[in-house]
This record gives sequence, C-alpha cells and structure tokens, in this order.
Amino acid sequence: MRNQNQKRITLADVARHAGVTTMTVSRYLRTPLQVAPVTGKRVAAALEQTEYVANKQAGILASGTSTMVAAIIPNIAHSIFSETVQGLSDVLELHGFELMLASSGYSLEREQKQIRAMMGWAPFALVLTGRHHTPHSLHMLQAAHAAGTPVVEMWDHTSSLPEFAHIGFDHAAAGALMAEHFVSRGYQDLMYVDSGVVQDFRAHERAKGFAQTARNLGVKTRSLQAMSGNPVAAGRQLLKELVGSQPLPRAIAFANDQLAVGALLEAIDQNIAVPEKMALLGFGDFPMAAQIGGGLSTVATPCYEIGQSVGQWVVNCRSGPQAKLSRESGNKKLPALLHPQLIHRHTS
Amino acid sequence: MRNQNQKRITLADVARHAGVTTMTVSRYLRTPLQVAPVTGKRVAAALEQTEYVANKQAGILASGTSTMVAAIIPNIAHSIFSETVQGLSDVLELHGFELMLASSGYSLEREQKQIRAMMGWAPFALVLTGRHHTPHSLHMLQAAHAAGTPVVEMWDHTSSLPEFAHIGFDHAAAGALMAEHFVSRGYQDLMYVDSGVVQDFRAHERAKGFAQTARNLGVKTRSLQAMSGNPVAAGRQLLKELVGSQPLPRAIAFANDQLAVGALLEAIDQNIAVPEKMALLGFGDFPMAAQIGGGLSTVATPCYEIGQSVGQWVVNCRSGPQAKLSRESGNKKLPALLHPQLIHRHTS
DNA sequence: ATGAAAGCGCTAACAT
DNA sequence: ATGTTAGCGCTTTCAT
Repeated sequence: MRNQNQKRITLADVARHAGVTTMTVSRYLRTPLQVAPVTGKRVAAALEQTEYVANKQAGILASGTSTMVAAIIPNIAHSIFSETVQGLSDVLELHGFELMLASSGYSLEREQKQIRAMMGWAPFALVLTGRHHTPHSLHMLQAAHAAGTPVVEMWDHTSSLPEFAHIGFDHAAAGALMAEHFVSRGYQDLMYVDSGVVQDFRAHERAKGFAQTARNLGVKTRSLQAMSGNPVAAGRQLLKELVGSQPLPRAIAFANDQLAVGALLEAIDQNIAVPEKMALLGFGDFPMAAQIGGGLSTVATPCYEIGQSVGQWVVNCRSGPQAKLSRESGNKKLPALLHPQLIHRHTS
Repeated sequence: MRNQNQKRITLADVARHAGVTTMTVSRYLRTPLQVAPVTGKRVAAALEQTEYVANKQAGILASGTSTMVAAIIPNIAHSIFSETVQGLSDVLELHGFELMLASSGYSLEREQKQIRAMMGWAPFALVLTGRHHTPHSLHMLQAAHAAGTPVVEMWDHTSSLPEFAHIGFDHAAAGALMAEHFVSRGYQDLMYVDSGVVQDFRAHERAKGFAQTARNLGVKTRSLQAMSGNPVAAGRQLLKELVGSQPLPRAIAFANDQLAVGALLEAIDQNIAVPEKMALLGFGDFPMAAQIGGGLSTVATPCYEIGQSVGQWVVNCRSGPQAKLSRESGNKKLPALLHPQLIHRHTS
C-alpha cells in the first residue's frame, strides 16, 4: 500500500522555490534570526506556497532529539487517568510536544511490551504510572534513562529507581487519612472495601494504610474486596450481601467513588440512614460525588494536576544545556509530592 | 540536553556481534525465512545479547511507512471519548500500531493546529472526531489522503469529504428515536436539554432530530441549553430553575446522561415523581445509568465499539498491495453506520 | 542466502 | 549570512 500519487513536499522543494539551499530554509524554520530579513521573506513565501510540513522523523534522526512524550497508563477509560492524560496533554501541547499513549490494562507484562515499543520511538521522555514494573521493564527504563531519556512515574510517592522522577502522593497516608476521619467522627467499627482489580497496587496500599491506622487508634476494622466489573454495580451488590449476612459496620471506606456510590444507592434503597446508621467514604471526588445522596464524603485526588505537573516536569527537562541540572535542581520548584484532601460532605 | 553517556544500540552493533552485515539482521527482523537457519541463530543470539530495540524513525524514513496512528478527539476526560480511545488503542496495539493522541477541547482551530502537528509525523492513518473541520483542516486532510494516508472520521454518519471513511451513527436519527420513545409512552409535552458546549455539533443534531420528530408527531416541544461546567450540577440547576418558573414539561430528554442524572437527583430531592409526574431520558448509557433512581432510561451508544471499528478499519488498510482496494472493498465488511439503542428503564 | 551501494529528509559542524 | 559536506539508522534495490 501507500502508493502516494502526490508526493509529500520536502525541504528541497521549498528551497528550490525560494532559490536558496535547504540549510537556509532549515535555519529559517528553527532560528529565523540567523537568516537575513530579505531571504527570510522569500523563504516564508515559499513555505506558504508549498504548504510545507516538516518531516519529524527526519528531523529527529538527524538531530537526535524528539518532541514526542510516551505515556503508559493502566486504563484510559478510568476517569482519574483520563483526566491525568488530559492534563498531561494540555501542557505538552502548549510547549510543542506530542503525546503517544498506551494503556496497559493494569498488566505489568503488557506494560513491559509497551515500554519496548515506546522505546523504539526514542521519545523525549517516558511517563509511567506507579512504581511497580517487571524486572525487565525496570532494566529497559534504566537503560533509557542512562541514554538520556527522562523517566517519570505518576501517582505514587516514590519511584521504582532513585534516578526516576515521581509525581503523586502517598497512598498509605491517604488510607490513614480516611481511617482518621472516621475515628475523629466517633465511628469505632470500620470496614475498607478494596478494589477488585488485583494489580491496582495503589488501592491496596490505601487499604493497608487504613487498616494499620485504625488498629493504631484502637478501633475495630475489617477488609473486603469488591468484585471486578462495573464498580457501581459491585458497590451495590456488596452492600446488599453485607446487609443479608452480618451486623453492619458503622462506617465503610471504599477504594473509589464508584464503589461508594453503588453502596450509597443501595443504602438509600434499603432505607439505611446514611450517615446516622452507616457512614460511607469514597475516594477520588469524581464529578458526581458532590451531587449524590446529599453529597458523598470522599478524598479529592488532584488527577488533572498530576498530569499537568508531569507535563511541566518533562518540559523543564528540555531547557538548560545540562540535562542533569535541569532534571534535578531545575525541577525543584515542582512538587513531587501532592496531597489528597478529605472532603467531608453528608455521608460521613 | 540529551547528552547520552550510553549510546543506543544500532543495527550495526548487532551485525558486528553476529559477524554479518546490517542487511542480514534487518532481514532476520522482518522476513526471517529469507535468512539461513544457521545465520538466523547467530543473529538471534546477538539480538538477545545487545538488547537491541529498532529505531522506528530510521525505519519509517527509509521505508516510507509508519506504524503510528494519529487521533484527535474533543476531550479525553469525557467518558464516551475515553472509551472510544480505549477501544481504538486496544485494537491498534494488537496489530503492532502505536497511538498518538491529541485533544482539541472542541475547538476547530486547535484541531487544525493538531492536524498540522500530526502530519509532521507522517502517520499511517489519521483519525478525527466528527465531520466538522475548518476549511484549512479539510485542505490538509485532503492532501494527506491524496498522499496515501487513510483518513477516518468517528462518531458521525457521514464524512466531511466523500473519500474519507466514517464510523458512527446518525445523531439526528438518535434524537428522533428519543422523541418517538416519549410519544410512544404517551407523553405530549416534551423538552430537550441541549449540551452547553457550543461546538458539540453532534448534540445539537440530536436536538434538531428530537424537535423535528416531535413536531411531525404533533407533539409540543421546547428546547433549552444547559450551562457549561460540571454537567451533573448543570442538570440539577436546570431542573431547579424549571420548577421555580414555569409549568413542568411532561418529559425531558437530555444531551447526555450526566445532565439527566443531575436532573433526576434534583427531582428526587424535590419529591417529583419520576416518571409519573415527569419522565427523564438520558443519552450515552454511562456506567451509572442503570444504577440510579431505579434505572435511568437512556440511549446506549457503542463508544468502545466505535473505537474498535476504527482501529480495525485502519488495520485493514495495511493489508493488500493496493491501498484503494483495501480501503474501499476490503473494508466493506466493517459497518460504517452503527445504531444507538434506546434502553427503557425506570425514568420514562 | 548474503552483501554493497544508495538514499529516505533532515540537521550538525564546518567552511566561506 | 549562506553554502557544503557528512551522516543520523535504517531499508530498498540491485548485485553476487
């Protein structure tokens, strides 16, 4: 295939039109001040006429530096990640970068293949989600870093290797925050409903932080795992089963808002008074949280901001002749650690 | 920047390790059967040892054919589009393609810039959302198409230019479907709440289809525009104002589920019986639709499937030596027109 | 079955 | 301020 009838316009075409060499056109495009105003005008006209669009591949190959940023996230369809990608995309676009995106479906093996595929593009930077990767992935990332490619891990409070950047928050601390909130409201019999996604390490860390803190505060706590599939339906189902089988916990925290809303809807249907009989606490503060059941108490995570910060961090890597410097001290102003906030609404 | 200490491994490195020329390695990678089994083993070992990752830019430049697909959508954070991207991404990955993504924020001017940027990458195919573009965008797309790049428009029932493919559905017909549903349920006093996003052409087409059909069926109908911003809050606000000022319509259709759910939540809070006093109908069938207020009636749109189909269509463009053929007849089996389905639940 | 030569479209480095 | 030369890492084409 690809039997183009109309060949694409090249620098040489433009140069011919303008009566100069390709170098002059190339210079005009990148450092217009280095070309005489008169020639510049001719070049500009030629660019207009020919509707030239520079071939990025050729440029990258020749210059050894790309404007493409590769990002791998667990799931594009999850609102927290799609918002992060939107933030990342917005900042990158503003600075003339392009975004290549892959979705791992929470599979580290799939992520490994994607890292390999991405590296073939020699991207300007590599953006990953979380600090958990296969040993071989880590090996590849390390090699990429050694070859000068910045590596960032999003959504976590530490990186897999010290040389990688990270922008996110401490999920165990977030879990602790949730437990503390319950205890401060006087609830003594707690429960945490963890994500049904086995590889959602961050949700599990929140679960751990929650349990540990509850125990430290001398409060009873249990833990349950939601079913996979539609999380709203799973939350509903879970509460239904809970009501049928055992005494209800006084307060339940969820791995995400979707699960919490499912449980809340079921509680409303079953006439369980929230929060009088049972308190509910979500995680994520998704757009509907404030609107439902008098307002779902939850933890606000700066999804869009994480994306933005990652984008800004990557952009900062470009400036300054020494990558090391710009990547270490130059990026000091950007916070690596963000702080989720507990939003106390009606359900707790 | 980009002062790599460890240079990346090239074909030449691998060839040296294996004691062959670069051509043999290159052949082994693409057409392994053309290389003798004995040599193949040596090459394979060298590839292992060196951990070679092929440089895509160089390959594309030399061969003139890329494995990158460029897609532009209005908003990554909107669930319908993020699911579409997930479907697209899943299919593309399965076939060894990579995805470059941009988000236009519903701005045709921004889209135009993004098309230009994308074209610099000489992608294998261009994927756009909808059939509305600036004249200059159209011009560029036409040029890309003429140069052999497949162009697909998603989410619409026709394409901007006849030579472009399109995979989606007729939004006016979807609007009609909504009006017909209301009328068939015996509701006579209708209302359509349109999207607050000015450039959401598809929502406006649904509004038109709705109004026209209602009138054709001899039924009263009005139209309103939601505020922009959080659509759930907007839906709530809208219903609140409606209750305060005028006689309520018997049935309200919304441009999307988020708006409908907002209104539904407000109706519940105000003790307006749904659907006895007022029927509500959403659009999109987002994950929460089935769970809220006894089940929100809505129109299911095949978001993920649209993405998949687009991906499959693009993949099909690769096979067959004649692009024309594979793009026209070879893709006949793929449906260009999908059909949204009315899901009748509790609220209508 | 393998190799040698040429070149994809651009830019870095060195003239002039 | 502009041009010349060489080469980025790969594939195509044409030998052998």
